[in-house]
Amino acid sequence: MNIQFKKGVLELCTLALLAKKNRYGYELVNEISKSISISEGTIYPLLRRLKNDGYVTTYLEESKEGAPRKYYQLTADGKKMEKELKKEWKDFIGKVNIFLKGGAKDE
Amino acid sequence: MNIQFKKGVLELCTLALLAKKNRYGYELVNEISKSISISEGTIYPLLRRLKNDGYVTTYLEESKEGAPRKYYQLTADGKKMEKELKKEWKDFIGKVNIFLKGGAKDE
DNA sequence: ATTAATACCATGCGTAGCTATGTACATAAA
DNA sequence: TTTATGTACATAGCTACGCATGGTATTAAT
Repeated sequence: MNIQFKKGVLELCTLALLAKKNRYGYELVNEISKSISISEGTIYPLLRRLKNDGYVTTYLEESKEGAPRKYYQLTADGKKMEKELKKEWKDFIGKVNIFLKGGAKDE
Repeated sequence: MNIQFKKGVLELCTLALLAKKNRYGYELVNEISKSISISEGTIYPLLRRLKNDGYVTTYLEESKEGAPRKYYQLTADGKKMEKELKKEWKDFIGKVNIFLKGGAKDE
Protein backbone atom coordinates (compact mmCIF):
# COMPACT_ATOMS: atom_id res chain seq x y z
CA MET A 1 0.00 0.00 0.00
CA ASN A 2 1.28 3.44 -0.96
CA ILE A 3 2.60 5.11 2.18
CA GLN A 4 2.18 8.62 0.82
CA PHE A 5 -1.55 8.26 0.29
CA LYS A 6 -1.99 7.86 4.02
CA LYS A 7 -0.46 11.19 4.95
CA GLY A 8 -3.07 13.19 6.76
CA VAL A 9 -5.78 10.68 6.03
CA LEU A 10 -5.06 8.54 9.10
CA GLU A 11 -5.76 11.61 11.21
CA LEU A 12 -9.11 11.93 9.50
CA CYS A 13 -9.89 8.23 9.96
CA THR A 14 -8.99 8.43 13.64
CA LEU A 15 -11.14 11.49 14.22
CA ALA A 16 -14.01 9.88 12.32
CA LEU A 17 -13.82 6.73 14.45
CA LEU A 18 -13.71 8.78 17.64
CA ALA A 19 -16.70 10.79 16.44
CA LYS A 20 -18.75 7.59 16.67
CA LYS A 21 -17.57 6.55 20.11
CA ASN A 22 -14.66 6.84 22.52
CA ARG A 23 -11.95 4.27 21.90
CA TYR A 24 -8.55 3.33 23.31
CA GLY A 25 -5.35 3.45 21.30
CA TYR A 26 -4.84 -0.24 20.78
CA GLU A 27 -8.46 -0.55 19.67
CA LEU A 28 -7.93 2.15 17.05
CA VAL A 29 -4.85 0.37 15.74
CA ASN A 30 -6.81 -2.87 15.32
CA GLU A 31 -9.85 -1.17 13.86
CA ILE A 32 -7.98 0.82 11.24
CA SER A 33 -5.55 -1.96 10.32
CA LYS A 34 -8.49 -4.13 9.29
CA SER A 35 -8.51 -2.21 6.02
CA ILE A 36 -5.46 0.06 5.98
CA SER A 37 -2.05 -1.36 6.87
CA ILE A 38 -0.65 0.64 9.78
CA SER A 39 1.50 0.05 12.84
CA GLU A 40 1.28 1.19 16.45
CA GLY A 41 4.23 3.47 15.83
CA THR A 42 1.95 5.48 13.59
CA ILE A 43 -1.17 5.75 15.72
CA TYR A 44 0.29 6.50 19.14
CA PRO A 45 2.31 9.52 17.99
CA LEU A 46 -0.76 10.65 16.05
CA LEU A 47 -2.95 10.42 19.15
CA ARG A 48 -0.34 12.36 21.07
CA ARG A 49 -0.42 15.11 18.43
CA LEU A 50 -4.21 15.22 18.57
CA LYS A 51 -4.06 15.63 22.32
CA ASN A 52 -1.37 18.31 22.17
CA ASP A 53 -3.47 20.20 19.65
CA GLY A 54 -6.54 20.00 21.85
CA TYR A 55 -8.64 17.79 19.60
CA VAL A 56 -8.98 14.98 22.13
CA THR A 57 -8.86 14.40 25.87
CA THR A 58 -8.01 11.10 27.53
CA TYR A 59 -9.03 9.05 30.54
CA LEU A 60 -7.87 5.70 31.90
CA GLU A 61 -9.96 2.61 32.43
CA GLU A 62 -8.88 -0.73 33.82
CA SER A 63 -9.11 -3.83 31.69
CA LYS A 64 -9.50 -7.47 32.66
CA GLU A 65 -7.45 -8.53 29.67
CA GLY A 66 -4.21 -6.66 30.21
CA ALA A 67 -2.80 -3.24 30.94
CA PRO A 68 -5.17 -0.33 31.63
CA ARG A 69 -6.66 1.31 28.56
CA LYS A 70 -6.32 4.97 27.67
CA TYR A 71 -9.54 6.14 26.09
CA TYR A 72 -9.65 9.04 23.67
CA GLN A 73 -12.58 11.43 23.48
CA LEU A 74 -13.14 14.22 20.97
CA THR A 75 -13.30 17.78 22.27
CA ALA A 76 -15.54 20.42 20.69
CA ASP A 77 -12.54 21.47 18.59
CA GLY A 78 -12.00 17.83 17.65
CA LYS A 79 -15.57 17.46 16.42
CA LYS A 80 -15.24 20.62 14.42
CA MET A 81 -11.94 19.44 12.97
CA GLU A 82 -13.45 16.08 12.04
CA LYS A 83 -16.20 17.72 10.02
CA GLU A 84 -13.81 20.14 8.39
CA LEU A 85 -11.29 17.47 7.42
CA LYS A 86 -14.02 15.20 6.11
CA LYS A 87 -15.30 17.99 3.90
CA GLU A 88 -11.78 18.83 2.68
CA TRP A 89 -11.12 15.19 1.91
CA LYS A 90 -14.27 14.76 -0.17
CA ASP A 91 -13.48 17.96 -2.01
CA PHE A 92 -9.93 16.81 -2.61
CA ILE A 93 -10.75 13.38 -4.04
CA GLY A 94 -13.29 15.06 -6.29
CA LYS A 95 -10.58 17.26 -7.72
CA VAL A 96 -8.14 14.41 -8.13
CA ASN A 97 -10.78 12.46 -9.98
CA ILE A 98 -10.83 15.13 -12.69
CA PHE A 99 -7.27 14.19 -13.61
CA LEU A 100 -7.91 10.46 -13.49
CA LYS A 101 -10.85 10.62 -15.85
CA GLY A 102 -10.12 9.66 -19.40
CA GLY A 103 -7.81 6.79 -20.28
CA ALA A 104 -4.31 6.69 -21.68
CA LYS A 105 -3.74 8.22 -25.10
CA ASP A 106 -3.12 4.84 -26.74
CA GLU A 107 -6.23 3.11 -25.50
CA MET B 1 -6.01 22.86 1.31
CA ASN B 2 -4.53 20.09 3.42
CA ILE B 3 -0.92 19.63 2.35
CA GLN B 4 -0.71 16.07 3.60
CA PHE B 5 -3.53 14.85 1.36
CA LYS B 6 -1.38 15.65 -1.65
CA LYS B 7 1.46 13.34 -0.72
CA GLY B 8 1.81 10.77 -3.47
CA VAL B 9 -1.31 11.96 -5.24
CA LEU B 10 0.45 14.65 -7.26
CA GLU B 11 2.62 11.91 -8.72
CA LEU B 12 -0.53 10.06 -9.75
CA CYS B 13 -2.07 13.21 -11.23
CA THR B 14 1.09 13.95 -13.17
CA LEU B 15 1.31 10.42 -14.55
CA ALA B 16 -2.38 10.51 -15.44
CA LEU B 17 -1.98 13.78 -17.34
CA LEU B 18 1.06 12.46 -19.18
CA ALA B 19 -0.86 9.30 -20.06
CA LYS B 20 -3.18 11.46 -22.14
CA LYS B 21 -0.48 13.41 -23.95
CA ASN B 22 3.10 14.63 -23.59
CA ARG B 23 3.38 17.89 -21.71
CA TYR B 24 6.09 20.27 -20.54
CA GLY B 25 6.70 21.10 -16.90
CA TYR B 26 5.23 24.54 -16.80
CA GLU B 27 2.12 23.26 -18.54
CA LEU B 28 1.70 20.57 -15.88
CA VAL B 29 2.01 23.16 -13.13
CA ASN B 30 -0.72 25.30 -14.70
CA GLU B 31 -2.96 22.35 -15.49
CA ILE B 32 -2.82 20.85 -12.02
CA SER B 33 -3.04 24.15 -10.16
CA LYS B 34 -6.37 24.83 -11.83
CA SER B 35 -7.92 22.59 -9.20
CA ILE B 36 -5.18 21.69 -6.71
CA SER B 37 -3.00 24.42 -5.25
CA ILE B 38 0.63 23.57 -5.94
CA SER B 39 3.87 25.38 -6.60
CA GLU B 40 6.55 24.88 -9.24
CA GLY B 41 8.93 23.81 -6.49
CA THR B 42 6.77 20.73 -6.07
CA ILE B 43 6.37 19.65 -9.69
CA TYR B 44 9.91 20.07 -10.98
CA PRO B 45 11.50 17.89 -8.31
CA LEU B 46 8.68 15.39 -8.85
CA LEU B 47 9.38 15.27 -12.58
CA ARG B 48 13.05 14.77 -11.82
CA ARG B 49 12.21 11.82 -9.58
CA LEU B 50 10.00 10.32 -12.27
CA LYS B 51 12.85 10.61 -14.74
CA ASN B 52 15.41 9.16 -12.35
CA ASP B 53 13.09 6.24 -11.70
CA GLY B 54 12.64 5.62 -15.42
CA TYR B 55 8.94 6.48 -15.62
CA VAL B 56 9.41 9.33 -18.08
CA THR B 57 11.84 10.49 -20.74
CA THR B 58 12.29 14.09 -21.84
CA TYR B 59 12.96 16.03 -25.01
CA LEU B 60 13.34 19.74 -25.73
CA GLU B 61 11.23 21.82 -28.09
CA GLU B 62 11.55 25.48 -28.92
CA SER B 63 8.78 27.87 -28.02
CA LYS B 64 7.70 31.12 -29.61
CA GLU B 65 6.59 32.49 -26.29
CA GLY B 66 9.75 32.17 -24.19
CA ALA B 67 12.38 29.69 -23.14
CA PRO B 68 12.49 26.23 -24.75
CA ARG B 69 10.14 23.68 -23.29
CA LYS B 70 11.11 20.33 -21.78
CA TYR B 71 8.48 17.79 -22.70
CA TYR B 72 7.82 14.72 -20.61
CA GLN B 73 6.79 11.41 -22.11
CA LEU B 74 5.76 8.24 -20.25
CA THR B 75 7.90 5.15 -20.71
CA ALA B 76 6.41 1.64 -20.71
CA ASP B 77 7.21 1.49 -17.00
CA GLY B 78 5.55 4.86 -16.56
CA LYS B 79 2.35 3.68 -18.19
CA LYS B 80 2.37 0.58 -16.03
CA MET B 81 2.96 2.69 -12.94
CA GLU B 82 0.13 5.03 -13.85
CA LYS B 83 -2.35 2.17 -14.04
CA GLU B 84 -1.08 0.62 -10.85
CA LEU B 85 -1.18 3.86 -8.87
CA LYS B 86 -4.64 4.68 -10.18
CA LYS B 87 -5.89 1.30 -9.03
CA GLU B 88 -4.23 1.66 -5.63
CA TRP B 89 -5.74 5.11 -5.21
CA LYS B 90 -9.26 3.97 -5.96
CA ASP B 91 -8.81 1.06 -3.60
CA PHE B 92 -7.48 3.37 -0.93
CA ILE B 93 -10.26 5.95 -1.03
CA GLY B 94 -12.77 3.08 -0.90
CA LYS B 95 -11.22 1.88 2.33
CA VAL B 96 -11.08 5.35 3.83
CA ASN B 97 -14.73 5.80 3.01
CA ILE B 98 -15.58 2.91 5.34
CA PHE B 99 -14.36 4.97 8.29
CA LEU B 100 -16.10 8.13 7.16
CA LYS B 101 -19.48 6.50 6.85
CA GLY B 102 -21.81 7.10 9.74
CA GLY B 103 -22.10 10.45 11.48
CA ALA B 104 -20.94 11.68 14.84
CA LYS B 105 -22.37 10.00 17.93
CA ASP B 106 -24.36 13.07 18.95
CA GLU B 107 -26.12 13.67 15.67
C1' DA C 1 9.26 -19.76 35.10
C1' DT C 2 8.25 -18.87 30.51
C1' DT C 3 5.45 -17.73 26.77
C1' DA C 4 1.84 -15.13 24.62
C1' DA C 5 -1.64 -11.75 24.20
C1' DT C 6 -3.05 -7.33 25.59
C1' DA C 7 -1.95 -2.37 25.99
C1' DC C 8 0.90 1.54 26.01
C1' DC C 9 4.93 4.54 24.61
C1' DA C 10 9.48 6.82 22.53
C1' DT C 11 12.77 7.82 18.86
C1' DG C 12 15.43 8.25 14.61
C1' DC C 13 14.73 7.91 9.63
C1' DG C 14 13.02 8.72 4.84
C1' DT C 15 9.79 10.78 1.75
C1' DA C 16 7.61 14.49 -0.42
C1' DG C 17 5.42 18.90 -0.62
C1' DC C 18 6.29 23.96 0.69
C1' DT C 19 8.66 28.44 0.67
C1' DA C 20 11.94 31.16 -1.16
C1' DT C 21 15.13 32.17 -4.40
C1' DG C 22 17.74 32.11 -8.68
C1' DT C 23 18.63 31.55 -13.72
C1' DA C 24 17.38 32.53 -18.54
C1' DC C 25 14.80 34.01 -22.67
C1' DA C 26 11.20 36.87 -25.18
C1' DT C 27 8.28 40.67 -25.53
C1' DA C 28 6.35 45.06 -24.41
C1' DA C 29 6.20 49.25 -21.82
C1' DA C 30 8.49 53.22 -19.48
C1' DT D 1 17.98 51.27 -21.76
C1' DT D 2 15.93 49.27 -18.15
C1' DT D 3 11.93 47.68 -16.22
C1' DA D 4 8.18 44.61 -16.04
C1' DT D 5 5.70 40.49 -17.42
C1' DG D 6 5.20 35.86 -18.89
C1' DT D 7 7.37 31.63 -19.90
C1' DA D 8 10.34 27.81 -18.32
C1' DC D 9 13.38 25.32 -15.37
C1' DA D 10 15.91 24.36 -11.06
C1' DT D 11 17.61 24.05 -6.13
C1' DA D 12 18.25 24.60 -0.85
C1' DG D 13 16.32 24.30 3.48
C1' DC D 14 12.21 23.32 6.14
C1' DT D 15 8.45 20.60 7.93
C1' DA D 16 5.09 16.90 8.68
C1' DC D 17 3.94 12.26 9.03
C1' DG D 18 4.14 7.35 8.59
C1' DC D 19 7.56 3.54 9.48
C1' DA D 20 10.72 0.42 11.89
C1' DT D 21 12.41 -0.73 16.04
C1' DG D 22 12.65 -1.16 20.61
C1' DG D 23 10.92 -0.85 25.26
C1' DT D 24 7.54 -1.33 29.65
C1' DA D 25 3.64 -3.43 32.23
C1' DT D 26 -0.39 -6.56 33.10
C1' DT D 27 -2.88 -10.87 32.80
C1' DA D 28 -3.45 -15.73 31.73
C1' DA D 29 -2.01 -20.13 30.00
C1' DT D 30 1.58 -23.77 29.64
